[in-house]
This record gives sequence, structure tokens and C-alpha cells, in this order.
Amino acid sequence: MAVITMADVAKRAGVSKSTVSQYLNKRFDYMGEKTKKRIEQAIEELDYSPNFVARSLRQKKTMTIGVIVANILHDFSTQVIRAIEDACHEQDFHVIVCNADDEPVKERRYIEMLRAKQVDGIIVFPTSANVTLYNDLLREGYPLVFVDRMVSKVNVNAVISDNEETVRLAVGEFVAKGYERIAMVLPSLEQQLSPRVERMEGYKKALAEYGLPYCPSYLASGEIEYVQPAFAKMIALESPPQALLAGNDLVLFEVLEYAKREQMRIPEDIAIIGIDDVSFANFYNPSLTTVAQPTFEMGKKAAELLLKQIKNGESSQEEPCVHRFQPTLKRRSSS
Amino acid sequence: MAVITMADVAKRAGVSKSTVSQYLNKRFDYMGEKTKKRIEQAIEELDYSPNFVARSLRQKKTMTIGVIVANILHDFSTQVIRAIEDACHEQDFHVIVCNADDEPVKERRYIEMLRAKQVDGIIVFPTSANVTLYNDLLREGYPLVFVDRMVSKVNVNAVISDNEETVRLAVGEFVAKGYERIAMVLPSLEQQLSPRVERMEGYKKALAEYGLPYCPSYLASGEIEYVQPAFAKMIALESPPQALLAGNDLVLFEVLEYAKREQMRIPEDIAIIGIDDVSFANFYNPSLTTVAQPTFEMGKKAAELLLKQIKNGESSQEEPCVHRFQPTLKRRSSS
DNA sequence: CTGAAAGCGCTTACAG
DNA sequence: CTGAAAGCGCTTACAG
Repeated sequence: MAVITMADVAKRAGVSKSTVSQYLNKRFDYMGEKTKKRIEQAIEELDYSPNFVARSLRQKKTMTIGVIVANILHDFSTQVIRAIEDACHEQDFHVIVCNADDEPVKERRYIEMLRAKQVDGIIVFPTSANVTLYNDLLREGYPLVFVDRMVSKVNVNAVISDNEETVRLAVGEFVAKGYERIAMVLPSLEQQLSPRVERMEGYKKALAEYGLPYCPSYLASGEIEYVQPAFAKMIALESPPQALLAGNDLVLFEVLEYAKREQMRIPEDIAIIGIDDVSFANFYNPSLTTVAQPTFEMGKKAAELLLKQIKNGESSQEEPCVHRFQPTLKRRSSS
Repeated sequence: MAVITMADVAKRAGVSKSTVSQYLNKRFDYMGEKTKKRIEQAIEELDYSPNFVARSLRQKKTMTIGVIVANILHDFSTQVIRAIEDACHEQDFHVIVCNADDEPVKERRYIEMLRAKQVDGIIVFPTSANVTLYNDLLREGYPLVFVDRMVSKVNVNAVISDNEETVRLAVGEFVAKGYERIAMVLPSLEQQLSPRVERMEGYKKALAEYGLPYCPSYLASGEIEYVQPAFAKMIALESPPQALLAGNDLVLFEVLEYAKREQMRIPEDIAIIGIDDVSFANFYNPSLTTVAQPTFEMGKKAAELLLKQIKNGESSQEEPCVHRFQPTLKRRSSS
């Protein structure tokens, strides 16, 4: 358990710590062959591996980034994280994952902790409540990238999907199939999270584009436990919707559960499209039409943007911008 | 961007670094009230936050653990990780997540990297190929916990589910429903991963327990792309199975896809039970009987075991043991 | 009750 | 081509 340090290697190889350090950092320019060999052998014999914490302290970089996500249990987040992890791993970065559960206080605490740990940058699925904190980070030139969500008044690189187009694809599909009374159920808008707001606005715009009237009773949003009641209320309308767009995967779960319980036939009684390409879409009965987000591409892009900022350091005076990714309609049998 | 250090705080407060350090570590025993106040104020004014990397180097602990998982995209892993993260967060630990994709080489590299970063311990969903490496870690007294899988010849704390019981529950349910020709399809056994092996053995034992013959053509295993062909082959038997147990969620996906395409009725043409309580089990048509693993409890336990080892240090001479968690049958309509 | 000094394990000018 | 020295930002005996 006695840990081997660079000094041990140096002593064994009969050289100084500096030289061992040069060796480790592959600065071989002026190193004699025999010196090299001896160091190599000493490292081998002692089974030495360098202490990254010491290196990090000295170099002021940890080769670690933080990712703050709403909840890793959400498929979308998991896929984005996996892509981030892969991209980071290629460049020998590690990632610390934190679940903020959409609680601004937790988010702030995580950001502070991650900074104290000197992570080289942070990718966050932001809540909308820490504007000042984000702007402080940006002012310092701290590498930061948003994913999935934008926050107004925070001018930062953001990787998000084209939410209006997402909804337009779904509405277009419904229209093509001849449905006119098209409803949408969204998760809670209380926090004004940008994808939800954009999807809601996209819904209104898409209806207008297709020359359909916007009917407020066909649009609902709320916490997950209110999804089924809201849906039930729509169904009970004098003129109930013929088609329903589920604002994300969790909403879709609720809708499918309700439809099953009430023995509604899909798409005869109610046509359904889900946003997020759920794992069972293909083999559900009926198979489910969905609009897929390019989660892996988004995660990869976010990692690339962050790593670029980290490499460029202060000098990276590129203006941050919003990177929109295009969704894909997966046409199946529920619409 | 000029970073504030403890020296800055000390100067501003007119005390020494030592005293500031005492303050930060809440060693107030002998500290004068005015000193305390002045340090507090200096920290406030300078917006100082301590550098954890420096502290880690000095104290030889990073308050960070590593989790090496086969693939974070797997629901089981995600849930376990979430539980681990929650438990760690409570004790101010952070977690670095790594995807080894069941590749022993990647796993080894991650372990070495994590150690170089001086993480205080590692939780791993192990492949079976790095026995020596694991034993080296244990010999050093390095905190290590296995989850989901055991590895023979490695005597370490492991948190796993009772796989034989899992299968017994499923077979018992089939028997209760009057099925006699019960088949099972498993993911590849090539790597001899313990849950798969145990499930296979559990299958044979359960059949024997219930007085049913074991018929080799009712048992298949292989890479995911061979699941459907294997299932097709069973169905084509002269006396095809009446009931099928899917060895995990991915196998279940394949089976459901096949059943749908071939328009098989569930459970009339084939009764199905899945291991792992998939998200859509409740509202699938028909709803799916599954055997659920207590993923969150398992993750929590793994974190607790690891954190305990970390706290106890070398002194923790408790004999490592295997912690088995009990599965639950979720009786629904597919069986 | 507080401070000076040494040290954690590296890296990096700089000297020779 | 290689080594001595300083320093990254903390913590921790120890002295007073």
C-alpha cells in the first residue's frame, strides 16, 4: 500500500524528478536513450502510475467535466449523457454526472461543488432560475454549454432540438391522415422551460399553418399526475379531439395508460403521436408514430463545444450560439 | 478571473493561512470571536471558495468515486446509478460514470484512469475477465464493490439480485397458469456473466422443482440479433413452447417484436414473462407480467457499502460478502 | 488563541 | 542532455 511516487522512480532510475516528469510528458527532445530506458524500467519495476491530483493542482486542469442533468432516469438525458461520455473518453476526459431534479437550489449547489472541484467545464440541462449564476460563470470565461434547454438573458452555447419543427412534423402527419381536431398535452409549463414553451408555441403556429383553428380546450399542460385527468376532460368534450400529440415520453406513458384503461382504439378512437422515440414504439400494439430527437448527435455536439472552449482557453472569443438539431418523424401505425 | 486563494483571504482578514484553514474546517475550539468574524467577512467579500484539488492532494482523498457500468443506456444500470448518485450526494461525494460496454480492456483502462485520479473507491458491474486486477485492488485494501454481477475467485462485497429466485417466480407463475412447455431465451452466455448463468441454472432447477422435464430445445441464448431466430426455431418445433421467459429487457424487446410481426396472440399463442420491469409493462397490450429487481435498493446498498469501506479505511477488516436482493413478481396479463 | 514551516506529488522555467 | 529550486493551494503538527 506504500504508494509509489515520482521521487521513488527517480531514485531507482538514478535521475532527478524533473527528468522523470519529462519522460512522462513525452518531452524526449534531449533525452538520452539510456536515461529513457532506465526510467522506463524503473516505472515498470515499481508499477508506478502518476498522481493526477498533483498534476491537476499544478496544471490547473483536471481533465474532468461536470454534467448536470434534470434526471438521469429520463431516456433523453441518458442518451445525451452516453454520447457526452463517449466524446469525452476519446480525449481522456472524465465526466461527473449530477441529478438536479429541476430544482434550482440543487442545481446551484452542484455548480458550486463542481467548480470547487475545479472541473474544466460544465454541460447543463438548465432550469430557468439561475440566470445570475450562469452569467457570472460566463463573465469569468468559464466553459459552459447548455443542452436541451435555453435560458433567456444567458448568452451561451446551447444544443437544442428544433421544437417548433418537431411539433410541425407531428401536426403535418395528423393533417395528412385527415384529422382536423388535433390536441396536445404538455408537461408543466410552470418553470417556463424552453422546449415546452417552444412546443406549445409550435403547436399554435402549426395549426395556423395548416389552416386549422386553435381551440384552447385542446391544449393542456401540467404535472404528470394531471395528464390523465386533462386527457379525460378533452375526451369528454362535445366535440372531442380525433388526434393527440404527447409533449414528451412521460406524457405519452400517461396517455397510453389512459387509452388502454378506457379501451380506446388507437388510432380509430384517438390517433396518437409521441415526441421522443420511445424504446417500445416499434412493437407496441399498435406501433407508435413518434418524432425522434437526435439525442446522440446532440450529446456529441455539446461535448465538442465544451472541449473546444476548454482547449482554447480565454482566447476563445467565438460568439456563443444556439445549435438547433432537426427531429425526424417516425411514421408508424398510431396516427 | 484572478482566482482567490486562501492566502488572499488570510491577508484581507489579517490572519495567517492556518487560521483560515481552521475556520474552513470548523475547528473553532480556540478561535476568537473577532477572528472568526473577520475571516467570515473576508470570505464573503472576496467570494472565496476553497480549491478541492489542493485539499485532495493534501488529504489524500477526493470525495469522488467511480462507477463502471456495462452501458448506461440499459434501464437497470441507469436506475442503479441514480440510487448511487443520491446516496453519494448525501455525503458530499461525487460520482464519475464510465461505460465499459462489457469490454474487459475498456474496463481495465477505466479502472487505471480512475485510480490515477485518486478516486476514493469504485463500484463496478464487472466483466469476468479482470480477475487479477480486481484481486490486486483488494490486496491493497482499495475500496471496491461489485453490482449486479459476481466474479468467481474475487472475494469482494457484491450487491446482486437473487437470480434463481427470479426465474423460479416466473416459472411458478407459468405453472400456476397451467403451462407445461416453458421456454427461456437468454442473452449471450459467452462471457459467463453471473446473472445469466444463474438465471439459466435457475431455469433448470425450477423446472425440476415443479416436476417438469428439461428440454434443451426450449432453452436458447445468444447475442441480441440471434434472439428472434432462436425464438422462431422454438415456435417451429413439433411441440412448441406455450410460455416464454425473456432473460432480460432487451431479450423481451426482441420477443415482443417477433410476436407482433408474426401476429401471435399473447398469452393465447404464447405466454410471456419478462425479467426486468420495463417502463411500458403496465400499458402494453396486453399488459406484461414481469419480475422486477429492486434496482434502487441495490444501488443504495452498493453506495453504502463502498462509503463505509472508504470511511473505515484500512481498519475495515470485515469479511466481504454477497448481498442478495429479492425480486418481485408483477402479475399482469401476458402470462 | 494564532502563526511559521513543512509537505502532499507533481511541473516548469532556468541554469549549467 | 539533466538537475535544483520554486510553486500549485491547501492541511497539519508544533511552537509560542
